[in-house]
Amino acid sequence: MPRAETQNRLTLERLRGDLARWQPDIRARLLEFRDVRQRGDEAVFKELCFCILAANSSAEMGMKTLAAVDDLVWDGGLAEMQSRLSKGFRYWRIRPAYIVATREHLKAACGMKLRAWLDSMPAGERRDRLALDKGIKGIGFKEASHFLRNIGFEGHAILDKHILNCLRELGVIGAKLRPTPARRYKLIERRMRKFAQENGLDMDELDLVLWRYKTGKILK
DNA sequence: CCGACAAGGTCTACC
DNA sequence: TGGTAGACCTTGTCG
Repeated sequence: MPRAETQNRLTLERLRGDLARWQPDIRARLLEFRDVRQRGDEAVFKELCFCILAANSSAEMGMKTLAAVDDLVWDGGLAEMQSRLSKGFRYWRIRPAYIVATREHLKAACGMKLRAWLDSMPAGERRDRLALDKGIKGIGFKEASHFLRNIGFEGHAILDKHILNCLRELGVIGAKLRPTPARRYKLIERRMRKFAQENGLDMDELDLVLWRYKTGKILK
């Protein structure tokens, strides 16, 4: 998987080309994300659960794991979730506990009226509030951004390993800069946003292009 | 191919 | 108060 840097190094030029070529797909995907909210609070909560499960795993694993407990996250029991995940799933003990704790916290906080609750927050504070909320377990800055993007709130950077590597290749950040603690996450995010703005790119489209490199074998 | 071990995002505990 | 080590766990990488 280590690629030949000389041939496949990510450049701005290449990025522009790929973004232009894939823009229809990318925009369609972003529109799909917005649809999640129209499906209701339960759909939104499941998206949050997906992010709890995907942290430090992968989107693929997050989906697979959620599928196994999909009928339980909204009002099912912890023991049942753990039991199902105990064979073959990563973090089978702690992540279901996060889901249940978060669910109870959100019941108290907003009666699970998640959409209204999110809508009531100032757009500029929404991500940070979720990330810093101690009652929302398993969700830090990266997954808070991921969650919001997945339900159609745009403009946040989802700084995972792959995106960070792309940003390093592009020279947006140095090789050693890492997104923890929170202040460094926000620093990197500002750099990415600045990079996008200076080059006329949309943050969310940029994120999806970089993501597609990972899954779509363009950089090989 | 195998075994060792690091990676990865977040939490809690502790300095 | 802020920073960091260790835990969570399996997967991916490396020797």
